[in-house]
Amino acid sequence: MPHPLVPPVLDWFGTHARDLPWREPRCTPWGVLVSEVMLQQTPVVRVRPAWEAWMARWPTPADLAAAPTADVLRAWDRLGYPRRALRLQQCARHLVDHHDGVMPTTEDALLALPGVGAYTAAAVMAFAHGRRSVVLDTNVRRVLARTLDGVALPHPTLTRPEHARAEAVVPADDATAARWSAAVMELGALVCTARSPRCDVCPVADLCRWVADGRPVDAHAHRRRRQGWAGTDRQARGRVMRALRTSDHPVPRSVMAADVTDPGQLGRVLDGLVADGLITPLVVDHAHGEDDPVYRLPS
DNA sequence: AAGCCGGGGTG
DNA sequence: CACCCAGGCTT
Repeated sequence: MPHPLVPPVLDWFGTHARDLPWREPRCTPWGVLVSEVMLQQTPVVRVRPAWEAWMARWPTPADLAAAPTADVLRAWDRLGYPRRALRLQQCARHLVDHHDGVMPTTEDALLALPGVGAYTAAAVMAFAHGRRSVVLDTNVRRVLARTLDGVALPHPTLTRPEHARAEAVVPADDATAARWSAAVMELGALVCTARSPRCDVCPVADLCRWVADGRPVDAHAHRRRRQGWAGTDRQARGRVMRALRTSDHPVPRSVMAADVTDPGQLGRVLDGLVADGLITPLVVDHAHGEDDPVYRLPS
């Protein structure tokens, strides 16, 4: 006996699922992993073209493992959080070194890959291997929070009880469970959206506790505040990475100072990027009093 | 549990 | 301008 939400969401998915390249039967498990890492905090519309180019260039883990890291970071372009690109290449090298270049089929082995957390491991199990798993991303959490709890948005942090409740909704058999995960995620992305949900076309509106309660506003909305953007280290890191991506040659710190004018921030950001392995300082001859260090993307 | 990590599209 | 997006890692 499936959970009441399952049949209508599966039916809706049958007619409203988007045609995404990583959902095509020909897509490899590696292609699914690439898509999931790219989709970590980056919207589908921006990932799609990047994924197409990426998979055409590096179809297998062995291909990506052999690529220069500078090429990988340039191909990542402006998807954001370039550490993900680094980790994806580390994944490729880990697969080549420890799994014969083949994607693992257990959740534990997937969790051992760099950049693969609870969500991504579950997603690969479902979407690449067709296995039952608890795929709990921001979309699924929101759909369940509304339909079952009657609240506008899920709690900021995912709790153990919430995970257990989500697990209880997942159908028992592998194939249906995998399809449910894709379907409920798609519902959250297309209908049960964060901003302006389209309850008028929702297949489970008549089962939804949030709709029944009159769609109350988020109880703890005032506690969600963003860091801001202008002047942050994140913005500065992005500018440094952009300067290095778009240059064919190593870039002196003095040139980056045009993009990051606060010297203290520039120094802090450069040190952080070096520590993260995203940039590499060139060795300079200190005997000549060199005062303008030069950086490049990692080879 | 909280903070950090990009970037762009949207209301 | 604030908010959101198929999260993960560190402290």
